[in-house]
Amino acid sequence: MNQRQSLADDGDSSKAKPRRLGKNGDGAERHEAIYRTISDAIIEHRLRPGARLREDALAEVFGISRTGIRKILQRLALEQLVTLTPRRGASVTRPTADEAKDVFDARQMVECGLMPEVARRIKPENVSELRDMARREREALRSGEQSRAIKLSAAFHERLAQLSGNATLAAFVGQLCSRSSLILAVYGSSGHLGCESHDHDDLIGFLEAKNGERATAFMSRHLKAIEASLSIVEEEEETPDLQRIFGI
Amino acid sequence: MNQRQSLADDGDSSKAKPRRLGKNGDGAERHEAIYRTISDAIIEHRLRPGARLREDALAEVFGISRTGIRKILQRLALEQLVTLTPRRGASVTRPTADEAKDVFDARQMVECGLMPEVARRIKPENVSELRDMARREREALRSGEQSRAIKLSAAFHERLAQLSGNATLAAFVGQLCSRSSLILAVYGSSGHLGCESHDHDDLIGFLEAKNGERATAFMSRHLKAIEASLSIVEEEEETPDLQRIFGI
DNA sequence: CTGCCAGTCATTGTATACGTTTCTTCCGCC
DNA sequence: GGCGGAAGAAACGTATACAATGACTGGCAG
Repeated sequence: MNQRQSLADDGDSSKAKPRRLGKNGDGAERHEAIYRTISDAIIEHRLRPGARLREDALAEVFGISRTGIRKILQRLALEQLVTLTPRRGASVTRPTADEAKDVFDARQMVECGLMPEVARRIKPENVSELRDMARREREALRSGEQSRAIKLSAAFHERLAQLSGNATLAAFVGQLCSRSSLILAVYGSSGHLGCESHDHDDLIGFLEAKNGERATAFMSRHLKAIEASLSIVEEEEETPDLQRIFGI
Repeated sequence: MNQRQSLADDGDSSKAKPRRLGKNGDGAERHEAIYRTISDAIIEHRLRPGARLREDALAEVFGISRTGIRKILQRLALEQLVTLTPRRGASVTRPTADEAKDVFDARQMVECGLMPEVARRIKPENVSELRDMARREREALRSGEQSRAIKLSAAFHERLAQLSGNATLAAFVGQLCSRSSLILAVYGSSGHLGCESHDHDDLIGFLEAKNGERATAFMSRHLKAIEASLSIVEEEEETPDLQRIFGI
């Protein structure tokens, strides 16, 4: 029923030889790379919400032992990208409708609140960097690489938050964007991606003009548009179905 | 080597039932309790910033193996309460001045932004609960229990955020409050605690009156007052000292 | 006497083994 | 024929053993 073999098919990709370097030096770097690989796979919807992440399978795929995998899984769980149920293992988080609302409300508050400061601090090189990111996102969209586009969109929003200079809030926005990607995977209509392709460019224009007020308003509309495009229907999956129907 | 249980069964406290679970039972609950114990010790300044947290020592004190301790330490590291340096182990985080500014800016944005919603949703039982928390905090302050007062103050702010109904933002505020406690430990003047004793009561009054606007303004002043009471002097400790002086 | 180098120690990082729990499947019974 | 229970298997949780790396101390040379 559930595609738990989605991880086991090692033939899928570029990680052909994680075999040998178990011994040598930089383990931390390797862990970071594995973390990023899994995280990207989730954000790009290569791992759909609900997919099981068995420790053994991951350990084998990446050529490290379960100990390291568990560490990475815990980190992902703290960021709410995977859900760790006590004796059942890990699976990609399936956000509830309430969580989706919370995440977008939080983004509304934080990202909009950051815009004035970003407009104040933005520099020409940041503008060109952002334009480059927006361009790559547009290209990915046009060429049908939805996965890439989603990741680039999240990266754009996170980079924007970083430009505020507040590392704490930027990290928080980064988490919110990751979770938003998960929400899009569950509630997003397939044909319609989160961010309109031209939106980000417009926003950059306001920021370049140091117009914090308009940037804030535009970001607010932008996020509202994304949220409105979701079809939050609260599809019941398993047991809560019966409880809610007959329970009362 | 195996007499580690000599510490485990010292009958330390209220954990009456874990007698049996030498093997297992509810390990997750136990982990949670240990996490909370360490977290509280940090927040209450019983463990000062910079204090080293050796895995062996913690494992022996709590009667579990290093595996479990590492899990807890990683969680604390993700919440920025402890710093995990690659081959040097864990220590209580010593926030920098920049981090302190970021944290208080973030609190300013999020906690103030939450006040209108809190004022809208607050119920009489919440009001009495908050009043009770504020009273206990005042009592702790009066009786000189600074540690308790700090923890209660953080709990108050976190509970306030929870009343907004947004669990994501509430959890974020909880983290910010924990980090604020650390900041107070480093930069706070000893005689002057973070929150004035009457401030919280005043705030409750505004919320009870459903006056979100005044509550927001008051929270802003409240946080500004805490931040202003800090003596951020950027005391150099170890190596960065020389780098900053001779580095350029 | 001071500074450097080497050896030892202490502490963390990783892996593996074992115990426990849960899910699955099969068999028997209703 | 369907349902329930039991046994086996698979996967997670924990502990322990081993390896590697950084810190400290003692000795030697300049």
